[in-house]
Amino acid sequence: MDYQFKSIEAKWQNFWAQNQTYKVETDTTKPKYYVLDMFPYPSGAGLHVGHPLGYIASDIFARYKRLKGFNVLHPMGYDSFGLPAEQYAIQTGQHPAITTEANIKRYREQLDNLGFSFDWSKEVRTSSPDYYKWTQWIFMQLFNAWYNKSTDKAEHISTLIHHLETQGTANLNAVSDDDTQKLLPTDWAAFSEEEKQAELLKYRLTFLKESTVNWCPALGTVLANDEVKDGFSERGGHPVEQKKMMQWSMRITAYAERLLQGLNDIDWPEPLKEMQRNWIGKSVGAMVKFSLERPTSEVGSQDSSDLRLRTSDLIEVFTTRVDTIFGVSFLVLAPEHELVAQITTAAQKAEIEAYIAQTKKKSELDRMADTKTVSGAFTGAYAINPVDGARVPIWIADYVLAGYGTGAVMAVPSGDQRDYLFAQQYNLPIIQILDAQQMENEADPTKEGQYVNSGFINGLNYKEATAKVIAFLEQEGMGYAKINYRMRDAIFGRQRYWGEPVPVYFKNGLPYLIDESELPLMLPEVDKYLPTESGEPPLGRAKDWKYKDEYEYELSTMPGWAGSSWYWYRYMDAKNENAFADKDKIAYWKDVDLYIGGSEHATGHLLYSRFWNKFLKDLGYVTEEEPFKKLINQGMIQGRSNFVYRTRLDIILDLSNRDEVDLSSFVANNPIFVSKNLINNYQNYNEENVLKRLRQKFESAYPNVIIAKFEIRKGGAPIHVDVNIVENDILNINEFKASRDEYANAEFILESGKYICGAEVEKMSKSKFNVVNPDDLTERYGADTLRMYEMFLGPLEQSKPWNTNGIEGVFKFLRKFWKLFHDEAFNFVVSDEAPTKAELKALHKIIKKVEEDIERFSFNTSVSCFMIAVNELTDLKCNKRAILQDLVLLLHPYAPHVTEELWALLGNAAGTISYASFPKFNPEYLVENDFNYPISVNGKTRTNLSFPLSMEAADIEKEVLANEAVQKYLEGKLPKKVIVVKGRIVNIVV
RNA sequence: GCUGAAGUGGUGGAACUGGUAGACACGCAGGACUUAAAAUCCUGUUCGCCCUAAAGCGAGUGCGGGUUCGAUUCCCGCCUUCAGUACCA
Repeated sequence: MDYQFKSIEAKWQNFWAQNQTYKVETDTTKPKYYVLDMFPYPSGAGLHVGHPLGYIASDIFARYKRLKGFNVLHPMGYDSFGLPAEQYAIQTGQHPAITTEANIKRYREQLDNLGFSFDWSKEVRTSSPDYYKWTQWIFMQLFNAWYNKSTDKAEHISTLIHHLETQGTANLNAVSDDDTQKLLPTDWAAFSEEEKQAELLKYRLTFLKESTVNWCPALGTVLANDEVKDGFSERGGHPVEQKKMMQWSMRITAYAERLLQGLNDIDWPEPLKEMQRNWIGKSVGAMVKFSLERPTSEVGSQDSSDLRLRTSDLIEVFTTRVDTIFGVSFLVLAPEHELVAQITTAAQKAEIEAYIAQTKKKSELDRMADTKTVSGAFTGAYAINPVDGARVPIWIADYVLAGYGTGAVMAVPSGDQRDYLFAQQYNLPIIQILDAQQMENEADPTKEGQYVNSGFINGLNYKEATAKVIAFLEQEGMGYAKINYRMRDAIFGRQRYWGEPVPVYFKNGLPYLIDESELPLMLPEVDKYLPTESGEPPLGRAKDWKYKDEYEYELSTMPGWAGSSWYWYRYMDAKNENAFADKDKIAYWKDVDLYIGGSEHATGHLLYSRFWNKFLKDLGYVTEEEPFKKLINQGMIQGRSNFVYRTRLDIILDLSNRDEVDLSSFVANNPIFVSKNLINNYQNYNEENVLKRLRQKFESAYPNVIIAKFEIRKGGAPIHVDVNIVENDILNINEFKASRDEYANAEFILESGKYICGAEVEKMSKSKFNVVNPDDLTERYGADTLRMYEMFLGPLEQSKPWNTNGIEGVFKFLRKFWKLFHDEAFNFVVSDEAPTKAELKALHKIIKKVEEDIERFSFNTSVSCFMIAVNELTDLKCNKRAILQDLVLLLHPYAPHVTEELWALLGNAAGTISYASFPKFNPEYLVENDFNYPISVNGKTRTNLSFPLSMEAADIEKEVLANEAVQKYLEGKLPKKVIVVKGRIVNIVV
């Protein structure tokens, strides 16, 4: 039989499922290898061809590692909490669990169709209560923990309580909110239980805090920073505004430095690490205090608000260039800064208030779009520069952000471009501070040269000056060296239904954890998936949903990233009811050796996961500091759209009888499409025939009408056409006509008898008719072909447009491969004869190549080499078991079904190929005696000459120069120099 | 603006430490088989020039320079595309 992919694939998919071929257990006799895919959100649309790209690559690698003797954990599951199912629930009233279940079923079918070697016994779903029980449990551990900077790790809250009892806040070095109290042990002891809880909340790693959040009114929920793009929600594109709310947060900032340092030890793509570094945004600098000048002379004449000023009032600024402090010519506060109202003088009050009002009106978008101009207002107040006592005016401006640093900056116009623009605009001094500074047209942030106009650092260089200024500030108590991070604590609440309930209840306004024995806290039933009338989240609708029938539960749910921040541990022990995973299993599987997924998760999932992992390690639950040792981003698969070009008839009728004719509907019902290359000129093709046909049709419909003009308009407007009825850019005209009623009578102006479509690369989406579904392709070519074709398309990490054009080539390859084992009549025939040298060479060439390629994740090149090997063996008419059996093993990771079938036909026990061993490469078979040297003259290859590899360079040179063909290129001249690289090349310089 | 990645035939791409640019496919053209089509097989296919053909000549990896006997690969400057980020003090 010819290659019957359908029956073969169905047979083996069934076999694997029946026999649980890929089920894996801890096995200390074998080295472990953990291959993980980023698990999908099961959306209603199902998989398109872009999704499986990473899964295919990881499956190839997992199968390869099995053949290499590793115990491979290769699981799959679903990130099944999320917005789309909830939106659907709001629209239809259908419970999101039902939608999710149906979508998962569809995903599972599609995944099964591709022949992945997942261990489905370890499937996880973040929305299932026996999973989210442990998400809630981890939340509780975070609530019961604080970050001790002295030990540089998270500790149980009891060690903090002990510290407060014995020492108060003395010697306490903790990550906390800003408003913690300084306490003596006696103060702590005197606290009521509630006061203690309120204070502890400021230290807990998950805590409740009033925060400015990204509120999306259309979605009725809060979004994380990475869920907001340009002021709009990433999902749905609804406007997002800033709003203050009580929110659960995660103190990820405690881990900022470890998250940054950890990047040095993991094998991730550099761009991705760079994104995380930028996101963490470490800046090394100093805090500097500027005291406020007491408004002495003005006091009497001002209103009472000015009297609130105290000399003890300070403005703190953060700077990364403390060395430039002598160049400060003004301070700038964010308009939202709390001191603004206090320090503004009566004379400036109106101007300041007008400016604040104006900034509030500016939307986030406007502020971002306009980075070239600056604006601000003077408060009328002055501060004192701590290094030289200079009087510095205080301004407000919206280029200073309230949320970063202290919300105040010291402006050094000579070194900072925004300060420079601001100084120019408002006529403030621009002071040169380094002799190397070039600042005629713009600020010069150089660190070169020696300081000038800079008091006690004049003449010093950058390094010396920085150290000296910091030392001076510390001595004066006016500043200190400090490291700042851009990253903020992560908001951890969503005003949504379809997520994990937070295991917290409230007593007298304070949050408490529910009892661990009550986990999981089940998601309650609600009548509608919308906020309540009073604006509470959907959980507020749950009837009689109270802790111990008494206390209010937390009504917000966890964000999408909660469940995905630890799921790789659950795969190790998916069914465990007593722990999120058994300790021994965690000790065996440790971490993910290879993680494949998209780079869009750079600052979301991949950062939060590293954070939770570090936390779990601090508390001793897991063993590794970093969860994902090696990570690969598969490139995005873009869509490739096809276009047809529509033109129309121009008909002009004789005036007398135009009323009887419905011209516009005739034109609409007879659309005309022009092949791509004829749009501008379609004469001499079949225009005349088309025209004739249409004219006949028109005349038979309206026999008495006199036509003045009847012609096809030049040009054509592009219209998206479904790529599934286009092959190699040639339109299937019959399918096109059948696709829509209005196209039923379509006419085509063809080139060479074909309709050629235009093409363009765009996002893959339904509206562009360019979605290609893997099911259609497996139906037509089989999963093995699709797997290999997706790899053949190009390097895994590169983004590329999907184009089905080349799939035939891969399909042909598999048929050719199949034929190696069969005679002309498709009888299975292999010979037990000893292989020839040429056959062994072809085999070992591919063994070497495939191994090297897989190890460096270059799957596209190994597909090419399989083709070469099969072409060679076909030419050699090789059907020897000794060669073909190894070839079957080599190909198995790529095309598991056909290789299982052939493995069995070769007489091996069914299903054993997955755990066979990868063929051993023997370099002896590739040893050559001769090498065909390319002979180049002045770097241009002119001819080839074969010499023994053992031949010495000097002898080669002699022979080459004596050669007739070479002599011709020398044109009688003497060679200046002859380069002979043994086994590579000969180059003659004339 | 900043950060990162990438520019190679009609198309996807290959060339791993500087050593025969265009492997392997797709497409296209021609041919064989066939009543015909499909399938399959064979030949050609970077571009330009010359030519009946054989052969030959020249150019060529985004652009302009450089290093080298030799550069798709290394260095300098520029252009374009894609992704991330955005007043971060």
